[in-house]
Amino acid sequence: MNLKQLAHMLALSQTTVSRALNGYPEVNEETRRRVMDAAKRHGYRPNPSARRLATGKSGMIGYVLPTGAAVDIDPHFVEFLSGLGDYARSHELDLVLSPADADDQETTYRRIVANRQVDAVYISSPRPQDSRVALVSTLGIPYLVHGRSEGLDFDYPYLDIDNEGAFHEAARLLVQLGHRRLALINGDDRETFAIHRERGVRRALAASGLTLGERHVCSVAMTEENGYRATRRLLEASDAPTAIACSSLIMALGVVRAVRDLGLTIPGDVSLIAHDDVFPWLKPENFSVPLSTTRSSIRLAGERVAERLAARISGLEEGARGEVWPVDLVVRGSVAGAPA
Amino acid sequence: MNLKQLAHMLALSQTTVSRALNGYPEVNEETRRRVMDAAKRHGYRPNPSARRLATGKSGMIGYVLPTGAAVDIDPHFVEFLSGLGDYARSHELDLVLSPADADDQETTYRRIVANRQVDAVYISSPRPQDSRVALVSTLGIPYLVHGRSEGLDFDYPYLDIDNEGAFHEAARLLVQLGHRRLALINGDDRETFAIHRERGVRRALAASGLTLGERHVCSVAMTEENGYRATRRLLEASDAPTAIACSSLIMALGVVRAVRDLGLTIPGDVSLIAHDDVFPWLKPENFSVPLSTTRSSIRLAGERVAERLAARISGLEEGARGEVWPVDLVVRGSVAGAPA
DNA sequence: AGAGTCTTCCAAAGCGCTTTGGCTTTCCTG
DNA sequence: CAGGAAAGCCAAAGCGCTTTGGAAGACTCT
Repeated sequence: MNLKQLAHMLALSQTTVSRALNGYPEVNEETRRRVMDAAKRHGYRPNPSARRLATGKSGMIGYVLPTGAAVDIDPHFVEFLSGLGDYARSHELDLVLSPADADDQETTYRRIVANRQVDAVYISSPRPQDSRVALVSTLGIPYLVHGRSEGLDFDYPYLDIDNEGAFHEAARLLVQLGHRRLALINGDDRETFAIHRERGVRRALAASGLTLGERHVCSVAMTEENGYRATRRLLEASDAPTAIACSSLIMALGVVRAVRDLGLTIPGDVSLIAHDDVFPWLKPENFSVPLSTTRSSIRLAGERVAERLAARISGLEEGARGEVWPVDLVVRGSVAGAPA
Repeated sequence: MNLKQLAHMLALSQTTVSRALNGYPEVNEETRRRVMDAAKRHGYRPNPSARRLATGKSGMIGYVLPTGAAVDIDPHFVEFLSGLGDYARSHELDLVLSPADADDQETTYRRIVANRQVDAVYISSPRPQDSRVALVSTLGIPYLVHGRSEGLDFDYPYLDIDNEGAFHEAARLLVQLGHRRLALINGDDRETFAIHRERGVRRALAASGLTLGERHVCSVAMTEENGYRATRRLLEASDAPTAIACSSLIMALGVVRAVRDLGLTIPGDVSLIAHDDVFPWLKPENFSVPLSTTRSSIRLAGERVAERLAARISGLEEGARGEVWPVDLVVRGSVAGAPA
């Protein structure tokens, strides 16, 4: 059932039917009702390919997925996706993932916008002076950055959490508990979130005249194994920290294992706070010692990103609005006063 | 730069240019070279919307993503996606995720094939008599099932791992080590993979005249917390098992924690084998006691699914070919002889 | 009553590609 | 050299929608 047939059976022109369906004003309300009705009754659905060719709108939002044998997709992605999908579903939006060589995403971005394959894109895991956001902004397609870049000479729309504030609060608490030597087990420090977190820790320490030792901050891919290794290295050194801030729950698993392997305890010998993106399958309160966390639901972020993208597509949102969500500091058993 | 312009500047018809580009035979090789050359030089890329409208082919593969506030996307998905994306990239395929109400995916399937939005779809986490595979097969779009259904009155193409064999081997090993009371901590037993695994365990036990006690098999969402709870329940009972087979590494985390909480040890008091889908961020060899696993890379499966879908799209693969991958049993420190 | 203004609808021109059907031209074959 | 086949190219008709530029009729106003 296509427009032509529908129009014919209503004894109307395609023009009128199309306009009736798309809510244009120049059609009699009575006629519109008739059209709407017939459309519903016959299950008419405009062919998206045709509509896209005519309008250039696709009803999809795009994401360039960095791939490659050596590239691991962040497990957080799936939670983010849950939220995004949840919103997208209720608005009949689809998400298209365009796999790209991790080292050459530009080609893919150019392709998907040149081809008008998607109405909007979002960018995740941005870095300072991220070339993708510069690119996309010149390409002139609605977009949203999940996270923040830095050092760009223009403003851009984003949704981020207050990573600096979160880790500032975490570190401040640890300092107040008497800790003098903190360590930070961070994610890839080429990404802005990691930079912000480190900044937060440093600021908190500085406020008490402390510093984050060169060897007390490490930046690694967020795996259990790396959490373990980093912790071993930290705790086996002569100036071992008495408290650790950690950028992910998965790494925290490794931290806990390392601490145990060394015959130490949490929080007796070392306090631990980790960032929790809120996974359904791994909860900080269920760690052997309930884990203190900085908590922010990445799933909700996904929903919000979808919502704002939809708003931008329909022109309801414009300009370079930045949105920063506060992060909860949830204190559980894994922190205590510094050991004597 | 569109076809018309290109044709005009080559002083050829659109027909010929189109044919030259798409490798049709009825065009002079010399002409084809000229066309190809000009196309490359001017960076001509056919507009996919137009092509799609004309051919009905979209160059995308689809996946219906069950969503909802209560629905959690499986974290395995992201690894599968890595593989799929890796292959898709090298073949210029995009992946479109169509979010759907988890309880009504049919509508969405119908929509994406009626709209010709995708050239093929894959179905994951199939259940016995899965209505989705019946639906998709009648809809007449190329598809592939990742996993297997059961009790369908027709054949279908799939890629699965030998879940039954894997858990059969795992259980057989445990039995050989003297264990008489095994337990299985399984995933959702409405899904075929879980059924197969249970079947494998039962078959191994039966071969030695043993059975899997009613209370020794549990079927839960695969979270750390559920692994923990199940293990506590199992081990605190009077007929506590001396060996546990577990359907996921994430649940195994909970198993390990529960065992430890109870003051027991692995493998002294209880042996443990878990299934490992191979995550980059959580490795069985790094468990406090290195974990024995049945191992199969879900990432490779993703690649293969993409490969076969591409083959089916281009007509290179046909019919209901099933493909079952063997699963490695990797023995590490978490298994030992049954306690006296 | 005539001019101007809405209102409501329509025919037809795209959007950029593929593909059908046909038209020349060249090349054999007997 | 006539007749037929094959090669190489083209014009034009879709694919199914949106949108432009009217046009016809109804209504208001002077």
